[in-house]
Amino acid sequence: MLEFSPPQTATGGRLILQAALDLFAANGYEGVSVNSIAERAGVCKSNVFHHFASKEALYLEVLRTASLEWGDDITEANHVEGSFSDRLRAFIGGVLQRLFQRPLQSRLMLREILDNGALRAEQMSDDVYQRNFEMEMAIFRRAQADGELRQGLDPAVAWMLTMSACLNFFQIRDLLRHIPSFNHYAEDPEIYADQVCAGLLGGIADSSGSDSRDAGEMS
Amino acid sequence: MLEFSPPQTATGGRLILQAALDLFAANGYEGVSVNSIAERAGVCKSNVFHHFASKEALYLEVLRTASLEWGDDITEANHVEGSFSDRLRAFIGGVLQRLFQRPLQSRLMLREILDNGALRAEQMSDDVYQRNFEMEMAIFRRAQADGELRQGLDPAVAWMLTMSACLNFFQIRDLLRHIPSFNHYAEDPEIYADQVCAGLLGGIADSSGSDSRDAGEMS
DNA sequence: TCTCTGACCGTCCGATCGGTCAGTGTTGTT
DNA sequence: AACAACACTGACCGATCGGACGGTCAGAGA
Repeated sequence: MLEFSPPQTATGGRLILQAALDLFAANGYEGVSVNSIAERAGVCKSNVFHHFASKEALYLEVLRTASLEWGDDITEANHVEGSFSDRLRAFIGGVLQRLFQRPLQSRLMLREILDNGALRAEQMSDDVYQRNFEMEMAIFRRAQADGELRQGLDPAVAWMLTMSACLNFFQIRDLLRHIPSFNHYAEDPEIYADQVCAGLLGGIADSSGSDSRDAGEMS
Repeated sequence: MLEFSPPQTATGGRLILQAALDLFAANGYEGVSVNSIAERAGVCKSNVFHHFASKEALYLEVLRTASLEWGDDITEANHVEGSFSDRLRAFIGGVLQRLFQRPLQSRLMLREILDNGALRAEQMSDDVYQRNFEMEMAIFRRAQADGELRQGLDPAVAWMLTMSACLNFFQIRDLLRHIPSFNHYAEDPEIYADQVCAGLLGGIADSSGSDSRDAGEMS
């Protein structure tokens, strides 16, 4: 149930940190009261302020931890060798696996990035975001250097296409269950990863060249 | 500045509805007080409760309106004729244009979909979501029927790839400005649309077949 | 003219918000 | 045993929350 990996002090403020993660991830910053965090952690409300200067400081600490661990996990997902298609498949699988393994951290991070944009990002160290971005870009930069990425295609766009497909899937998974065309993907992310990987690598347009040739005008 | 198109009654509750859209889109449900809505609308707080049963009822009304207008706009973006690549490019451009033309409505809708997932979706009529989904899928279904979609590729995945790229771009646009590789996209969504369309249609893998053939194993 | 309706406002309520503060254990060091 | 350092608590603060309530006022129908 605990989603923070390092034991830190194994007591005290860690319970608060975990409780805060649970609640912030589920309800957002404004939707969570310090009291509810204290209750879930089994401590007094004033104790929360003993360990953290303010509600916002607590939130930022949770966010920082989550972002750092995200970067570590992504780095690990990039340690696979093989062809570009193998590495891309492993990357997509790794990202999805990480998302579903630490849903709370992921939700919190995504909510922050998507909601506040550059607002709170300035308060937190930009370094963390920048570092994570470079981790995620590594696979595409290497593919471009090796000539495995389509010529004329910006690796940043490849990053965007890939990450978007993963993140959005994670975010709307519950909603996809209600849609017949999607519920088998919602049940098994691996199937989704296969399809996305194939679609990304080869494109979505038919390239058999029967009646219309619409895949060759982009160079 | 007004983002609701139909004049409805041209007075009274419409000001409240618009104020609520502004604030809910910017700060989320919990981050907005009824008082702040009333102030922005230039009316008394009790007047808000005169027009709407509760804060949540007001929120749902705003959300419903936004979702319906989204569906209408997407339908319009699908009225373009031409090859699949032309239609896809128009679709992507239309979605992006709609997102940036009505940023508040879009933000509100996305926040709701991505955050609550199936939670509040049950309170609101599922029909609206279902209808919007079908609108967005139309272009891919037709492409598959015409054989313009790559064989073996689920049109639902094509929808996912396309929509994800658009929605995520809209969401993290402010953040992308801070990233050198991205700020020219952030400045001009049309350039981004071009690249995304090309990447989606032809795939991101190099298909010149020089050293490694990794784009052909997906059928 | 009388009445009824609906838009609108000012005031008040109990609950809860984030945060402070004085004080009580508990623990380890000398 | 004395002490300091630290974890932790309960009582409390001013502000604000969503919402209720009684009342004013303009216009429509009789």
